[in-house]
Amino acid sequence: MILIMSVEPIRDRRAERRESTRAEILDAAWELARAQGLAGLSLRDVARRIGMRPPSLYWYFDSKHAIYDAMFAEANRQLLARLAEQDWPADPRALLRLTARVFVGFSAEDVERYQLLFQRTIPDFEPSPGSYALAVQVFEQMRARFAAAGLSDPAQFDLWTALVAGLAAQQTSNDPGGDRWLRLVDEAVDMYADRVLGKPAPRRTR
Amino acid sequence: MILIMSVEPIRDRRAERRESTRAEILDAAWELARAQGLAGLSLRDVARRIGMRPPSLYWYFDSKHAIYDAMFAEANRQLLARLAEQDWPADPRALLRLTARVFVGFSAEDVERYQLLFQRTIPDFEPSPGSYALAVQVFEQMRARFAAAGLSDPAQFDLWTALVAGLAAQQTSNDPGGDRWLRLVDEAVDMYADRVLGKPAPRRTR
DNA sequence: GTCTATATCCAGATAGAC
DNA sequence: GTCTATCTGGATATAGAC
Repeated sequence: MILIMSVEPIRDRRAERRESTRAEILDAAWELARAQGLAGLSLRDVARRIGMRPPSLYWYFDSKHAIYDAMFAEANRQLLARLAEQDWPADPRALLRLTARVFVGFSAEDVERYQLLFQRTIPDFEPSPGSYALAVQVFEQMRARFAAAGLSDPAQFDLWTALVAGLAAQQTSNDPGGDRWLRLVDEAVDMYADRVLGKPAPRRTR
Repeated sequence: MILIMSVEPIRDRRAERRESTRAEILDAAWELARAQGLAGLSLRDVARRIGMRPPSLYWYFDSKHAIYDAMFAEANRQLLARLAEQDWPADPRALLRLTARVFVGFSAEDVERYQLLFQRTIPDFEPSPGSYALAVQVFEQMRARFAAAGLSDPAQFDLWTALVAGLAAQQTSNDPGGDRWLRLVDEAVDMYADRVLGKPAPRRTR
């Protein structure tokens, strides 16, 4: 006699399919946001792009804001991944340089992602606690790394965020696709490092 | 016999009234933009606030974009006025300090005005040539003053705009109404000045 | 100048059949 | 899961009376 020990399959194919469709919806949303602006996103267009009717989206997301929220979370995860794949140096000045390059580069890569992450441009949208926690994670990670490098003064950190935010903002809004401010990242970092770390001793040739 | 020499009155009362109503509309638009965001502005609400019906606005402005355009022009004129009323010092470092204070202060005063001037947040809105010319005027005025102070390297100027833009952006979006980044303006200026002007000689007591 | 009435279109969201 | 049909409400803009 055969005993049916367990009816539960190992993989939940239904959940997998659902996740994959959710991902498809988000991809379509990103493409449309890039084409017509974040705020110009409409469920009609998202649905059409993936061959669905608008109401069907509601089986995957509770509302339009829920889609924005998922995009916000995704963008933060991408940034966390980008940070994780770096080989972080211990030297403070090198740390600053890499940090600035990563942030400004990440921002310049995708203007809409940058806007969603760092600017408050969508009326009435606020990230859910779960998504916001990811943003906090980015911030805290950076602050911890700074502290480990001896940079723990909050005002110094604020000055740093202003500098990096300014480079990113100018690059994305005044020269999208170009490198007019990207080119200035290293100089900006030196300027900042000279102030908060002190000027480096002139390099000796041995 | 009395000769009627001229029928034209000196003042054009009709045009004056029209101008004053236009100003009333713009004031209402600003108030609403501050209350519900620039992009959330609606003609319904503007009309209601001044006791009109929406279609009546079209006697004063051709379209909603025309209202945004007038707001954009007005904001630029306010900034030009602010710049004009300053007592500009010849000393480069003092010039930088005053410039940064004026720009960051002006931005922090009114977040929506700042967004309209410096960020591209309204879908499909582009200023008319006439309004844009005012923005160019601001930019050129600053550049000329910088050049007069011996700062004419374009890359240096770009670094400057990034620094000021970053302070304004962080202040308006992360601490609206506060002074967390406003407080850092002078230090940021010193940092920049030390780099592009060279460190000042230590002050001697006479 | 300001109104009423209306055109046109779009949005997000829900009910309920299949 | 996806659909059709529909609700509800919003928007900008125009026509034409007064």
